[in-house]
Amino acid sequence: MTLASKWVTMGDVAREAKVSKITVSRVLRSPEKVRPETCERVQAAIRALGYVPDEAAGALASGESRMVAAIVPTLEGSTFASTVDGLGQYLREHGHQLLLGSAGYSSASEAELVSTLFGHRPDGIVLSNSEHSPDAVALVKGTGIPVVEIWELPADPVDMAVGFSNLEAGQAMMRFLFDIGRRRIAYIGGGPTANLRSRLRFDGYAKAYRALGLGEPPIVPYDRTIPSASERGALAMRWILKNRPDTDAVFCSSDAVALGALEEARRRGKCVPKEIAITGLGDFEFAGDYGLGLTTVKVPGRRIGETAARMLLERKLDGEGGPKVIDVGFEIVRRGTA
Amino acid sequence: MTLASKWVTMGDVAREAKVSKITVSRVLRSPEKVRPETCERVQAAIRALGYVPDEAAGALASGESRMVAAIVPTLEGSTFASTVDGLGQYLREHGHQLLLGSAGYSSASEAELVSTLFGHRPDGIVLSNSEHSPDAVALVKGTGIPVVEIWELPADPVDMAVGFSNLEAGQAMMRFLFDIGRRRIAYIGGGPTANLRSRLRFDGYAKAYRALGLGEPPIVPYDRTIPSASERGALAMRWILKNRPDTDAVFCSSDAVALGALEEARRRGKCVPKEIAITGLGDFEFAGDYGLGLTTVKVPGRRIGETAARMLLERKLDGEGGPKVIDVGFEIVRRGTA
DNA sequence: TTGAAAGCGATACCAA
DNA sequence: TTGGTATCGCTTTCAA
Repeated sequence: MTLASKWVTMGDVAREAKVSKITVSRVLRSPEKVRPETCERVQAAIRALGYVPDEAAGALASGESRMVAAIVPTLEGSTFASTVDGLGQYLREHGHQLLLGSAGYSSASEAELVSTLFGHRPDGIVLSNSEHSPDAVALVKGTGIPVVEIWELPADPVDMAVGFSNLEAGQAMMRFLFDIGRRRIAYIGGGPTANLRSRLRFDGYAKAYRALGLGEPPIVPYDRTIPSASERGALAMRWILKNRPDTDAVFCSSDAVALGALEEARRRGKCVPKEIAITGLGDFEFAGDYGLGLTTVKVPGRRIGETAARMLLERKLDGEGGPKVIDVGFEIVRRGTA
Repeated sequence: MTLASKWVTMGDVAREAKVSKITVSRVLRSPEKVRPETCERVQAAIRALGYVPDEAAGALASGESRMVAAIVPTLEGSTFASTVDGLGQYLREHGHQLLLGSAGYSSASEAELVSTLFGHRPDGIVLSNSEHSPDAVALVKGTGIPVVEIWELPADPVDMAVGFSNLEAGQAMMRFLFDIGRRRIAYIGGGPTANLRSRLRFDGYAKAYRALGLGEPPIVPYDRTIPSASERGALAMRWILKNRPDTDAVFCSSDAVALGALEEARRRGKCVPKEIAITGLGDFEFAGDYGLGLTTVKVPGRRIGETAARMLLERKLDGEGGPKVIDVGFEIVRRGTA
């Protein structure tokens, strides 16, 4: 109450413009229903008073919060940064706001976050983790809020999804390395305990590995408790150089991991790609020709965010419109490291 | 209204627990005022019904939105990612949510964003740009919402601030390069047209350059319209190698820029740091010993976010408590590139 | 310790 | 084209 007095309300604007509150509301939401002159008078009053509508009140009355909630594991490591940027920008351009929660990689705290965010009755929710606790799924389904899962195409989506097949991406990169003549190919990036996306990439790699008649893929120790991705990559590369010195290619689960692996290989005097090829996934900003020149799986991160936002808002309008699952695909970009 | 029916309300819980709405409210906000048995009965009802309080209604009634709005230029490029992560985490742990807006580097759209965000009546606002349009400042001051400016210590803060002196950081790195024996030192990273932080780093560099009796610092062309920081760094390095071949050290405005410069130097056969030293700013994840091994100005990005959140929430409680400006400092970390 | 009633600031519905 | 009134779900204030 103490603060409220500082804010101009719709009633103040109405008085100033000598109309009723509802007319002010119409000027804001459906100006075509108001006579132009009235409209202008109201707008003048709005400007004069510096009126900013109270979204909470609007949400309560209309049942629409004009907010979309997004849950990402973390913003660090640049995997989701561009996706969140794209998401936020699209939403804003379409009159919505982004409520952001970072969850860490545990699905327990995702459930908690979902519940907290639901307090704001978002018009949609974006989930970056494809594994959800039963609680979270039940909660989401019970409310009927549109959901988009991103960065993977779940076999059994909660609702909608936009992303690509991490499994196929893993396979594709494995085949690429095979096709350029590599045979002793290792994968760096979290084994069975990693997050689903990373696991799927490994599964794809392993599947192709076997399909190509190379036998069983090697398992490279990978310490997920180390916070820095590049450090994890470097340590894994060190292990490879020591224990599998004849390895001629390394596929890393992300460009950040690949950076660490690449630098470690260089420090150890290895010639990349001649002696050992190194590839990543993501096509982060630093991977380009002017940066690392990294051969990688390019993923349209920003587009995933924009598309997720669009799907949510379209669903809100159309009711059920739009395809449920959108595959944005991926592309192997060959640069200097493989 | 259509959606509303799907949600359990406080009234539903009250009926289930055979108490009044207000008692349910008290169980949620001040349980100590409710008899333990009643409390448990209500909590059981809450669980049974899966009740999630409507924040919009609460905000409307109490005047507190329990949201903090943050405006950052962009999440890409890893400069602000850890700050936003820290901000969001701290807020969530203290019962608040993060409303995120990315603004791009123009201050016109910052004003617009501020106004939109204000619709949600945030309990606090975090501004990452230290230059604001008069409109934005007036709006912010008029509402009395606590503000924290981050990543720089403004001479004339709007309200509170947490960051470090970009000018001193620039000076410190220039002196460091001088102290290790370099004399032909260039700066890469946006001239007078860049954002304030970047400009201040340059100013610090230039100031120290002159103070050390080196004359006028060279101006390296830098194309800010190129979206990729590492590409900008690489192109600037290329220019230096061609036009100022005797340069023996380069200070880059961020680690992302430094990465591009470093890779370009390597591609051109330069030995780093023997022939040319390269340094950055930020101490991004990939800059560490297991990554680039970059000598850089380490800045506590995550801590800036956490501190900003803390200042805002403390102000909310204490009224005016806490210092207005917090200098988190910086530190030059010497690694392999200088 | 608990409850009844009165808002908070907007929108929806129905009239004029 | 415009306005009155009820209402959204919660908290505040005041009583019991």
